[in-house]
Amino acid sequence: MQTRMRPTTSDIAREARVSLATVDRVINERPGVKTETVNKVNAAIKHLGYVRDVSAANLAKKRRYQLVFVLPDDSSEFLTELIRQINAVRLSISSDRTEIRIKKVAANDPHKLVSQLRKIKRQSVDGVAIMARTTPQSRDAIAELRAAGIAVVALVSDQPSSDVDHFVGIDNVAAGKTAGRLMGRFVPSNIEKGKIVVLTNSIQSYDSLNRRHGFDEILREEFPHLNVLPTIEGHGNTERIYRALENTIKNNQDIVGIYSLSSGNRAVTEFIEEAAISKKLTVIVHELTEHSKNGLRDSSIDAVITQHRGQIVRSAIRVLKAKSDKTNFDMDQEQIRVEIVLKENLAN
Amino acid sequence: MQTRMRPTTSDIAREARVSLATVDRVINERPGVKTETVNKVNAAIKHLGYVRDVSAANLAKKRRYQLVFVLPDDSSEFLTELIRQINAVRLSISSDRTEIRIKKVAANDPHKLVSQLRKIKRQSVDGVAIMARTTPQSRDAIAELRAAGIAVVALVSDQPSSDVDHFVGIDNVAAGKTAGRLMGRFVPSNIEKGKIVVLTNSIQSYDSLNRRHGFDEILREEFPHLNVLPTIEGHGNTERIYRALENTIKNNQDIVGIYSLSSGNRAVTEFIEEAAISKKLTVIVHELTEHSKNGLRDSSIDAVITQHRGQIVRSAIRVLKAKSDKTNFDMDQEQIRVEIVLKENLAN
DNA sequence: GGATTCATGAGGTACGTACCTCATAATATC
DNA sequence: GATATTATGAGGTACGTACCTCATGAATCC
Repeated sequence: MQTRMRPTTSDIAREARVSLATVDRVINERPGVKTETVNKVNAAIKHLGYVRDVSAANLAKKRRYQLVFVLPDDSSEFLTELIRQINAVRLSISSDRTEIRIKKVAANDPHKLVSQLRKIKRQSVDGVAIMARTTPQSRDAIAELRAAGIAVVALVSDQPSSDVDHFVGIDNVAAGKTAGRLMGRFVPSNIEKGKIVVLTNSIQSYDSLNRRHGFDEILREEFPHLNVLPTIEGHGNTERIYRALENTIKNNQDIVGIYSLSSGNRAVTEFIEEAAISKKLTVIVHELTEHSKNGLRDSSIDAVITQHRGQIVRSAIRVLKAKSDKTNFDMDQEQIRVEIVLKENLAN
Repeated sequence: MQTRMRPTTSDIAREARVSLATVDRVINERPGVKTETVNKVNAAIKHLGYVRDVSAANLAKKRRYQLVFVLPDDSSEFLTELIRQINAVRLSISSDRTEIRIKKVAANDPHKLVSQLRKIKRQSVDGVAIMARTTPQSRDAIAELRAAGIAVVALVSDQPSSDVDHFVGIDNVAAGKTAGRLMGRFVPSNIEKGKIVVLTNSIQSYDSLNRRHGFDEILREEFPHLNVLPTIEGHGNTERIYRALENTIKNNQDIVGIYSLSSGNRAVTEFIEEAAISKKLTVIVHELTEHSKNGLRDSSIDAVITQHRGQIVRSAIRVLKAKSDKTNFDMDQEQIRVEIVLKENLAN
């Protein structure tokens, strides 16, 4: 029961009674082959179950995948971790004919983004993963990239899906709904009426909006006794959020929960630990970071909704490669899951 | 800014002022090279950041990874899905010099397992992923495989970790704790005392035991008002479980939750839908299957604790390849997560 | 029916690595 | 100092595929 070798192009040539050159022409869709002959070859390919040896092909082609991650230049915990993951992958697949570069672009300057993307377009890049806010400028620049034959995926932050080849990240409405369900069920059921504080870095972000929509929908439909307050915008300013929280709690007697839509939850955990020890609030935040992990561990946070950064990075790479090769990929595998993390399933 | 090519063995030869043959001898640890020269070459490798092109090397070596999945021959939903995933991967990496076979072995016959493993040992197999109950016989057979230089990982079901190269699956104690936390918080907080029914296919399975331990620990420590009843054993018999549930509910007034430790939850969902509509129970089960998905959708199940089968299969393959090549793998990436699925984050 | 276009074959080189043989230089042995 | 031993170099072939050139036979055109 010797392992049957995989058929090679020579086997096909023999089977189809043509020369290697013709097989090559057919496989690589080069012109100058009669339809009849093409069919003969394809039949042989099918019959023998031939699958092109991609690594040999890439070797022959000197194929190297040039991928670029375009990221905002802030230094949030989320981003730091994302970059850590990119670098981890970079090392582990350096032997995989894949080169990954990271370009940081000023987060709130659409023009910088555009010029960076233009620059990328002029280089021999195969794929770009972009994490950036959607602006008219970014949409145009992305369209240019794609027109130049460069694969583009949106990372985490949702560009309109029609603009990119693929979106790598979670369904934020579903994430919000998940948070809503947890909030509704975690808040003690003996209370008759309660208010939920919602925080975010930027109200403008689509991600935050979608999460909020999902959250509101579930609470409205299934937990109508809980009243969701207007979103407080923090702009990444810890102290500001802290004071806003303080104010809100002071002005509202019946706050029972806090929902933080974006990462950067330092203010929340600090507040919980210092100010609100008297009343037990249910706290749900987004994105697993060192801070939110600690929050889970010391029970100041009840649940974290997150997306696995390693999975995101690897998925983006797989998709970019596939798009660049014009091969299919397994949608199922590339589905980024909305993950729920409690103290108990916090790995490590 | 032309992309710098990756250095090849020739570059190293030049850098180290030795011949290609010597570089080759050093890289492949062939004898007949002075220590001094070895050091020179290694210095050059380090200096140029050379990484062996694995695909070219595999091509030259005609390397093919022969992997075997040894699975129980029952036809549970869990197993069906696992096999589906294996086949999916098999297709997608058929071009990846990797061949995967599946061997089904009678679930409760250690001798059949042993003879199957012995058979595998005699073939040119590089790695084996085993999902089977631990028995003295299986431990010996696994040891034989490993002694023969074959990599072995345990799949889902935990062989003693010292016996295998790696365990691919979730931490079942953590999974049980997670279920416990959810149960504790999902059960309405206005009840003063309640009982939890626990079900499993087989009490003997380590997985079930560990989950139960984790579950009990959390409930004891954090939700002492909830009383966990002795585990009911179903042996995969739907009707039996159904009747056991019926009986238990009849004999206990204050049942507030059901926790099912193993997959195969048909009886549970049927029971919930038919019999227990009057009282609202909190239901938490393991393993995402078509049944449990439907349970989530129609709210007969509140939460599913699961491990992603696709992730498990792919992780097992990566680890087996790495072990077989004696290269390292990223533990972080191979960590299988305890996932919580609610209606809202149920993808699709 | 000679010129032109098209279809195919034959054969080569290259990619980066593995592995082989044979020659020769450097060193150790007695 | 001749001989045995060890270390290294030079050069080749192979893996499966891509891509190139040139030759030649077949079909088409006017």
